[in-house]
Amino acid sequence: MDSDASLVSSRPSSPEPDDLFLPARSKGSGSSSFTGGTVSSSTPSDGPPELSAELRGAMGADKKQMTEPELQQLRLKINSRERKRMHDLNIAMDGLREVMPYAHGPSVRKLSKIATLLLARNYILMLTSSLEEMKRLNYCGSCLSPLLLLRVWFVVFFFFK
DNA sequence: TAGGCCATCTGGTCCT
DNA sequence: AGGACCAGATGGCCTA
Repeated sequence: MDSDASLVSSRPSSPEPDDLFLPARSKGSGSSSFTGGTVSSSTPSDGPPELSAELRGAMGADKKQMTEPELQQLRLKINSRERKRMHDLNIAMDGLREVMPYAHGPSVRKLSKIATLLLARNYILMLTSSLEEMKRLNYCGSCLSPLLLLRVWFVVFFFFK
């Protein structure tokens, strides 16, 4: 199990893709399928599978035909990069969830990505308008907290309504 | 069981 | 040239 992935992923039961991918791909490229996890017959068209630009580039760079294992290795490398990118994105999303005004805790269901983004937007808008109102009315610092708290609850209430 | 959410793979495109 | 980013496809898990 990839410890990094298990830290970030909300799906600990997700299959370890490379372990599954290797045997599946070795059967051939067009209509491969995983035994227990994600699948990859994802060519958008129905035509024969085509090489990605990166794969084609790699083949052209060496001015030789890449062997099947070499292509497989390259594919795994590209997949791994993409996985890491998505994991980083999820880490950032978790960071955003942490600063959002909603109930956190083990018994509370995690906000979905779309809900996190929408709530973040509302939160920012609310803070911005509060700040502007404060400037306009010359509020003192001690007045700020109760007002903000009220507005936060207001936004959260209507978001989850 | 349908629908929502998610992880992963993949090919295409853009950027450095 | 290689990596980052993006979107489509696919299948698994979970909940109402």
